[in-house]
Amino acid sequence: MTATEPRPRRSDATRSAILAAARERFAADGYERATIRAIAADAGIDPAMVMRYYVSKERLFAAAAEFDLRLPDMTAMPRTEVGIRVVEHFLTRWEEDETLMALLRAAVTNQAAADRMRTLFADQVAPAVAALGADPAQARARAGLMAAQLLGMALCRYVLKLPPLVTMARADVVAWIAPTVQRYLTADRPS
Amino acid sequence: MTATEPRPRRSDATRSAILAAARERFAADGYERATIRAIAADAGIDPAMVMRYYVSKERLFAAAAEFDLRLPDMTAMPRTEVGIRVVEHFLTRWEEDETLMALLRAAVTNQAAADRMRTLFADQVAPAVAALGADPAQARARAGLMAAQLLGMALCRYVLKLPPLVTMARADVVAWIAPTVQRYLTADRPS
DNA sequence: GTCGTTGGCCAACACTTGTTGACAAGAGTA
DNA sequence: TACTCTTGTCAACAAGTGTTGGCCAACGAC
Repeated sequence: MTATEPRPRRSDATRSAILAAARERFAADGYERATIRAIAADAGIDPAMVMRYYVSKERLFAAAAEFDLRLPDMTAMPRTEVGIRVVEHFLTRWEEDETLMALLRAAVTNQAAADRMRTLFADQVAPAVAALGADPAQARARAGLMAAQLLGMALCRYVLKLPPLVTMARADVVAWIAPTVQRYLTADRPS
Repeated sequence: MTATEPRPRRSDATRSAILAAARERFAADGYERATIRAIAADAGIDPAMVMRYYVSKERLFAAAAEFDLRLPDMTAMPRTEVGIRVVEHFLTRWEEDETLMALLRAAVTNQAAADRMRTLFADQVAPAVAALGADPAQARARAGLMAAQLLGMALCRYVLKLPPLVTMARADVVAWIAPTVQRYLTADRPS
């Protein structure tokens, strides 16, 4: 039997308008500065509606921060290309979906958001790296190193907007970062 | 003639107690969640004193976020050791002084703090890297790449607390990260 | 039509925020 | 002593926050 699909409600449009506005605000302002009132205004409805549909700001964020990295299967590509492919994918995913930005901006000051980030790492990043077949104990470290490099780039380029990284062409970013990730994921020893 | 030293006031102890408490709170909570009242309570005085001595929350943060990275002279060390030395220095500086944590936590959601971060980069990091003598145009990019890697590590290890990076021994962190920084700073081409 | 259910808005609540002004105690000086 | 500047406290303001409950209109089944 198929899962019980709750039949579409008349308010679905409003619900998703709220969610979209919430993602936008959380991404632009972080958790505390993004107000329910501003989100409601963006969605063109009353603040009370946000509470009715999402109960609390906390749970609204939880709904808005749902995110799937959609990491490609790294075992199904030439082992020497893993670095490039992952960096390309990460940058694309970051730029096409503001959820990651919301998650990062919130995670820096909000416990629940930081938990989300750790969960995302544990559920999506770590397993994908582990599948590459390295010593399991080291695999987690490798995944962490990769996350540090990728999140650091995103932080400096998209959040802090450090001029040299904002200016840099995407191709150059990939050219510089990919070898690092490649090394973190596949090199036998640190150096 | 020497600079006009304002003679010590009786309230200097209070002033620096406020500043210390402010740094602590900004580091732990970020800009918006760190309240004047909490800072004053930590310093054991009345919130009004904070305003008297630092005028506004904005200017209190400006005072608390004053920071000198104290980057070593990279031209005065073996060129092959630049990576290790910079990473070691950065981690030490991060761990011994909570100002950097305050700066990062705040910069993610606060414009003025982000400006501070960019200024710190432009005034302290970029020149130090430029002194290494690479093509000036590329030097800025190299500095940016280094910042991305170092800040990314700090973000994941100290702010987001990703388990594998929290667990990892400091020596291992250095062993993995240093070659990356070394490459960003001294390699001719990306790979 | 009628009537219950749903979607929506409004006004208000309790609370926290940064910030201000009035005022009391203490030190230092005449 | 009296007088002034400093250091400090207290109470309050005005604005903004998440959140709540009541009320109205429109829809859909009967």
